[in-house]
Formats: sequence, structure tokens, C-alpha cells
Amino acid sequence: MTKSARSGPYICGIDAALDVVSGKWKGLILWELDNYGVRRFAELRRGLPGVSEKMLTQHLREMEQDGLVHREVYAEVPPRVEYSLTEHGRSLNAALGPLGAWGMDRLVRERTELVEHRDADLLPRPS
Amino acid sequence: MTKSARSGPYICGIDAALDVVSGKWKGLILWELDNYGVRRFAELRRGLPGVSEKMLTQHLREMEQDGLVHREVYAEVPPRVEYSLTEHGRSLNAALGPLGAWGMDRLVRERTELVEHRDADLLPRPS
DNA sequence: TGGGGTACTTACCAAAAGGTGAGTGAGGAG
DNA sequence: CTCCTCACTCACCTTTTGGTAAGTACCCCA
Repeated sequence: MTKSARSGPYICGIDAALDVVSGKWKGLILWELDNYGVRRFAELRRGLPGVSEKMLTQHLREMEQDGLVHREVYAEVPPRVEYSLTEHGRSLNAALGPLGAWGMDRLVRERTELVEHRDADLLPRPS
Repeated sequence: MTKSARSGPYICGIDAALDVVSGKWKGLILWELDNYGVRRFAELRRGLPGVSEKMLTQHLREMEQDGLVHREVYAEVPPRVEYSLTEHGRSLNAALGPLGAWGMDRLVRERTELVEHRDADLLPRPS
């Protein structure tokens, strides 16, 4: 009961998936954890320029609740906490692959169009 | 200039893509338009139970700006406006496919776990 | 003794997102 | 004559989201 979805009900799978990745930094957290495998709190913070500590912990807790990340606490001093992706989290990242590619494509296209516009503005139309 | 991205800059493609689909109803709008091909405003409203007219127009305008949907206005009375996906929008939907599948999987798993929990609660442990 | 690092939590605030209810203006149904 | 439909727009409000700054408790380094 404590682990059920935070919102819903969902109409389709997209709904359910978007709910889990929506959050200013979640995409980047996923990407960072997938890239490095294991990361400590401060490493993540440094890897996400501009994130506040509050949001980082909040997002990590939610993703833990959602079964995406694993949190390992070592009872040392100074404290050490390591975050990594669960199997479920890794499968989410795989499912996000095509979307990421689409986004990259879009970014490239945007820049291309801007360049074209600049050229069109600079060059007088051939008469 | 008027058509550049609404936010950014983006760190990776996921970022850019999520920006375009984040919005309470955008996933459903995409799904509805992909399903039916062409939909009128009122049809979309009826297809998205609970959406407010304000949010529906707002989301449609943003998606139009982002080059995902095409808006065709017929100068008739009563007014008629038809929405459909652009090529870009259809490619986004394709890229969302795996994510949607992941989400469905997650929903099914969730229900399965609930059922397992219920069973575990109902059945006394074999001693 | 003072500063930095570890991984947080808490209170307070600002901005963004989203909902509500009204109004538009013409046509068609009752 | 009144209400409903179409596709919106607008003003106002609430909810959600995210940021800021401080505090915690202990350690290491100079």
C-alpha cells in the first residue's frame, strides 16, 4: 500500500511512464546513473549543475519509491550513500532511448533551421 | 525567433523531448490524435475526460508551436477546427512507443504485485 | 580554532501549472 | 424566446513545483 503510484489512475502507458520521469532533474539523474553505474549523493549534485540539495534528495526518494533507483547506506563516518539503477530503472532508460534520439534530432533540426534562417536573412534573394 | 524552444538549454535529448511532452494532457492528446488521425476541438475535449477548455487550447497551441500538431480552421458557421499530427508529431509518437510499453508493463506489474499482496494477506502462511 | 566535506532536513518563499466560471456571436432545435 | 453547440478568451484563484538559506553531527586538515 505504501508503494502504490503517487497519482493516477492512468489512461494509457504513456501516462504512467511520464508520471515517473516528470520532474526537473529526473531525466538527468537517470542518465547520470546509467552512465556511471554507481554514484554518491555529492557526485550526483556536482553532475547536475544547478540542482538544489532539496530537489536532489526529493527526486531520489521518489525514484526509490517508484522502484527505479537503489539506495545503499553505509554506516560510516563521514556518511556514505550510494545510488544506482535497479533493473526496472535500467529498463526505463532503455525505453527512453528512442525518445532521447528524437530529442537530439529535434535539437539538431532546430539549429539547422536557425542557420538557414540566418542565411536567408543575410543573402538577398536572387532575382 | 518566434518559434524557438520555450525553455532550455538542454543537456541531453531526453531533456528536450520531455520538455515537449510534459503537460498534464499532452500524452493523451498525442495518443488521441494518433488514434483518430483528425479530431475536432470538442471531440478531443470529450476524449480527455476532465480536461478544462483552457488547458486543452493551451496545450494544443504549444504543440502547434512545437511543430507537433497541425491546426486547420474552416471559416464556417458554426466554427470548425480540425487538429491532426504533423510528420514530426507522428515521429514523436513512434519514439514514445517503447516508453508507453514500459508504462503498461509497469501498470500490469503493479496490479500483479497488489494481487500477490492480497493473496499473501488472505492466505495463512503454510506452517 | 577555523574551515571544509559528508548527506541530508526544515521553514519559508516565488514561480509555474492548472482549474473555475464567465463571456463571445452566430445558428439550429424545441 | 430560450437553451444548446461550436471554439475559443479572459480574469481570478488554488495547487504544485522548485529554489534559498539555515541547521544537524561528526570528521579531517591546517
